[in-house]
Amino acid sequence: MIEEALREINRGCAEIIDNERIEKLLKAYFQEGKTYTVKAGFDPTAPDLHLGHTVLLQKLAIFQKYGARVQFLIGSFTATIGDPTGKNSTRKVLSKEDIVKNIESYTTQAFKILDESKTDIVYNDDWLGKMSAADLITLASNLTVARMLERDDFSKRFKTNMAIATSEFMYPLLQGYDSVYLASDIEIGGTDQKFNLLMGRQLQKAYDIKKQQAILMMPILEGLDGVQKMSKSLGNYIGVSDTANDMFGKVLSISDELMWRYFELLSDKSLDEIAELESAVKEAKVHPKKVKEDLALEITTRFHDAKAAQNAKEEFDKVHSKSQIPSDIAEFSCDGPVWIAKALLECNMEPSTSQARRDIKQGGVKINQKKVSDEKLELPTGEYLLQVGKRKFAKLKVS
RNA sequence: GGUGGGAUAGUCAAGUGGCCAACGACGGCAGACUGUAAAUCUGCUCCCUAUGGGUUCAGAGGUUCGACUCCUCUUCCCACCA
Repeated sequence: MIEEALREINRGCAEIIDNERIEKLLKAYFQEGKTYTVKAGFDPTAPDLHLGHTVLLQKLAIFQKYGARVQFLIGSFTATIGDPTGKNSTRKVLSKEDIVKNIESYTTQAFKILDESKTDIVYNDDWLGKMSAADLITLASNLTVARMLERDDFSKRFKTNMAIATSEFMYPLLQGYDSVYLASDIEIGGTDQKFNLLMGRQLQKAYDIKKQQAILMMPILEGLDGVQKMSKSLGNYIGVSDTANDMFGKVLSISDELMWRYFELLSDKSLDEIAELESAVKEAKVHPKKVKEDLALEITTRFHDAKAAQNAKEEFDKVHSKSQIPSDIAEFSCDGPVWIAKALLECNMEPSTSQARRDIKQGGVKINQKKVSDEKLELPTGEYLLQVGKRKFAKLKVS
């Protein structure tokens, strides 16, 4: 029983610090029914969660299955500083109103995966906001500048002469202090969080709260490009609130190689099953597209439902395999006659008439399935099906 | 506080008086190809009913027939010294 739990918990992890402690906590749960706490911090800097976040959430859900109470920590205070992690520049500071708005959509999305009854949502504003200057200095005395500069992204920025705000140094300390205040048993985060996570451990010791959190780090999920980490600002993400069609299409667009990574980090399939699939594909017994479709169906079903996922698949086949027209097309109307380039701009299909002309010149624009070659074309009254490239469609009614 | 260096398109980065709407790379878009929105190859990539016109190189002035390029001030960044 414990072994099975441990196996599930270990799955896909990049690194675990103090695995023995996790084992002890599990033993206490199975034998005495004692619960324990698992902390994970989220920055409400954007309103939407993407699949990169759900890697953590799914891991939290597994912990919940095995007796954990999740401390879903909203970095309402730390968001106002801006965590330097990952980005090599100082992050924008958010207003309180933005943060509140983001938190709301954040938690509803999170509970698609987490068990609400086993989750405590906590805001670090509650305790960090009340710290005095003296408290802060006591906290800061736990860390030397040299040690702080060990942190990968700080040292990189320091070496390449990029700005580091002093406030950014406070971020790991404050995150670590969260673990002291919450007396967390385990904290999980991405590998990029290692320094901050370890800080929690160190501070728990310094503040003498009689425990040190175990740390579990998940790999960072690569975005659709397969190179950079999934992030909203890079535009290579699959959002939790994406439509079923988008979600399905985006999963199918990843490379065959990246697909296995997504399987490991996102699928509910067992590792053995995945390994089997992988060898079947290698031996050309199964078509990689089929496998990828199954993954896309699984993920789409998780955030929508089986029916929506199936529809998305059919829609995808229709548009891409058979290059037919999608069934759901945005409709626009305008007064005619209208110049084709202007019309494309009107329908949000092109950013400028210049771009529209270029695309027409290259044969990328179709009206009612026919290529347009005249960039000066005027559309008289009537209804048209406009298409730019392979995937941008719109219906336009000219009156 | 002092001294010196820097700011160029979505990003990185060339350009040191006219040949500059500005090399190149990445990204993005389109075309071909494909099981795919992957890979590869090709073209495009400031705006404008356009063989032409307009607005750009941190900001404001100035010199000049002409400025991304020279001068002055301002803002921000970096280094060294204190």
